[in-house]
Amino acid sequence: MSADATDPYTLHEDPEDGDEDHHVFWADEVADQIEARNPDEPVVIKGGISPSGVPHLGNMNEIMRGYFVAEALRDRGYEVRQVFTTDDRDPLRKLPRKLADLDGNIVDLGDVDAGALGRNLGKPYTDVPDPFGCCDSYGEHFSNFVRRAADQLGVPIDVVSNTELYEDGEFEDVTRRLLSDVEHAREVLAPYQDKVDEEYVPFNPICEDCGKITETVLSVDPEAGTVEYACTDIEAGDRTIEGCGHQGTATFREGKLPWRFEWPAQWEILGVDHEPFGKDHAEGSWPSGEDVAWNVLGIEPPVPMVYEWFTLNGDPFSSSAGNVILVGEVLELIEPEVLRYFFAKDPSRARDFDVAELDHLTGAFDRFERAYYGEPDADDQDPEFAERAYPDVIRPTVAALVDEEGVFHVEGDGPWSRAVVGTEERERLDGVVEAGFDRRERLPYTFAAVLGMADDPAIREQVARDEGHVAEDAPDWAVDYALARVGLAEHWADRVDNEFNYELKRAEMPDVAFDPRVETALDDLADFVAEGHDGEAIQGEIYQTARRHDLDVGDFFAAGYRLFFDQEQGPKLGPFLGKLDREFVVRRLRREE
RNA sequence: GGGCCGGUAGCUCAGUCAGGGAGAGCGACGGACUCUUAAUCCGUCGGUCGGGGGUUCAAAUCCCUCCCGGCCCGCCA
Repeated sequence: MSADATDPYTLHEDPEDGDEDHHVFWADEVADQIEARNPDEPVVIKGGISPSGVPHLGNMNEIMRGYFVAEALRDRGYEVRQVFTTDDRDPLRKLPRKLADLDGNIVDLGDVDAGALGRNLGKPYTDVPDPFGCCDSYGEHFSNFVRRAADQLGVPIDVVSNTELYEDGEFEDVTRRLLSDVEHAREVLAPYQDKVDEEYVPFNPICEDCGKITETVLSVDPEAGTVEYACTDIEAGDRTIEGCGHQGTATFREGKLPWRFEWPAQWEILGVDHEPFGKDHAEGSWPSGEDVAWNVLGIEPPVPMVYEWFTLNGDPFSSSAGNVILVGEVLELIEPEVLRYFFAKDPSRARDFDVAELDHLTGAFDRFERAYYGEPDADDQDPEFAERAYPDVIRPTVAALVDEEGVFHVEGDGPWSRAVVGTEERERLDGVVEAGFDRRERLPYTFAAVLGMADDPAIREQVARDEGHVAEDAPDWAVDYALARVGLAEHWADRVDNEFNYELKRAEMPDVAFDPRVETALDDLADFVAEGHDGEAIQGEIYQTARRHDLDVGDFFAAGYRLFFDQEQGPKLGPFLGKLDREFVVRRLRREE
């Protein structure tokens, strides 16, 4: 067994190892290393976070990075189990400023029962009441949230509560070994943590009186599986959580290991073969965890992979600063496959999730998809990468849309994703991806945003067809699925309030003041519209009218946009007015309402 | 101080691991569609590949060095 430190930057090239098998998809590089260990099946891929704050999009790295590695291994015929541990025996150390309800709404601490949280500082998350009252505990609320997010993205994952592992005795054996030779445990960890001294015992009991996690262990009885403790104060950042002073006895099920031991212990208990983690762990917990795994627990640590953190709209994710976005929110803006595509990109590269530029991300996905199908206009997208990664990106979508007979259904509101389990289903769906889903249609995202101003689905479809974005012989499901993007892009335009956020000012006329010549021209145009003409004719007449009155065409259009949208620009005006009810258009052009 | 990521067209980025033609999208600009205003189509402009040095017949790519930006590195997790 080697105790040499492993560079967790797994995706970085090591010129020494002469890596002949360079892959276009990073997940295959990781899979190579897992395969090289001859893992037992199922291969276990883990992720996990502590339930503090809001489980935002950045935290989804813990699930999505593992997903692609899991799929790579399934492609190679391995059975894979992906688990996510909610580290919910951790104590609540401070009050989160923001929380998220199960529907994905972010709320301020003040909007929930903050007092109930405050009274429970120091207790395990699973012993803290759910501030929303919807789940058994704060910890379970969090677990449910993560489970829902994984479902929405179609990732099959076992959400495992750390508390349950303790309560079920899963940690007992490893805890006993640790506490049987406390000195050895101290020796290994000491170089990594200054606080490790002769008093240090790697176990934190839960006080039977006050329910808080304590740090002062007075004695250990490995045979009996108990510790004696005193409930003393614990430091949590810049504040102190007071202990109650109680002295008592706790079993190994009634407490927790400190993180530096708990993480490797999870590897042992769950048989973890691979775990991705953020770079904060790369230089802290990983080196010590690896050392503990080899030299204290005597197990092989998992294949690591550091992922870069990404930013949101240019700034770090921060729930306290309000710079967060949840999976549910994202899926109101883009399809799940587009989000999965985002996570399929190189994890070793820091990138920004820019909501204002989701049209770019979506456009890149569309080209990626076209590259897979060998269609034109794939441009910058690497066909080899698309060939390899697209099935993993799209499979959960196809799973949600197609039934066992291969018939597509687009029903409900989306997002459409379903976790795929089992080799047979995988193969069946890959067949559908190859032949079937290739009939899908995609509206350019900004075009979809423009269509958002027409409420009538029939109009949306007609315009999309007129503009050539939907093939004449497109199957119904493909049309429905393509048009579903309109709702997403509409949300987007509304959320970022950009130039696509057209809103017909129907109820009330915008505050307008026009030059008399413009007013005369508008009256003329109103007369023309009143005669009853189609959109194209109206469009032409706008030009004619402007010229007839010696007006700058651009200014005249601007007047129209001002009148209907209270903006300087908008959709192609003639066809749009042609779709509205004539009486309204005429009255508005005459500035009568 | 140490580590990692990034610095390629106005913007967002691919290309860097296997050195050889500097690319895409968006934007801008021009044109087509009886009609400058979403869309579509055609075209054009646009880059000292952060700076410097080195290796090489050849460097965005390999090596060294420096600069700029971002993040991480007590405890906790």
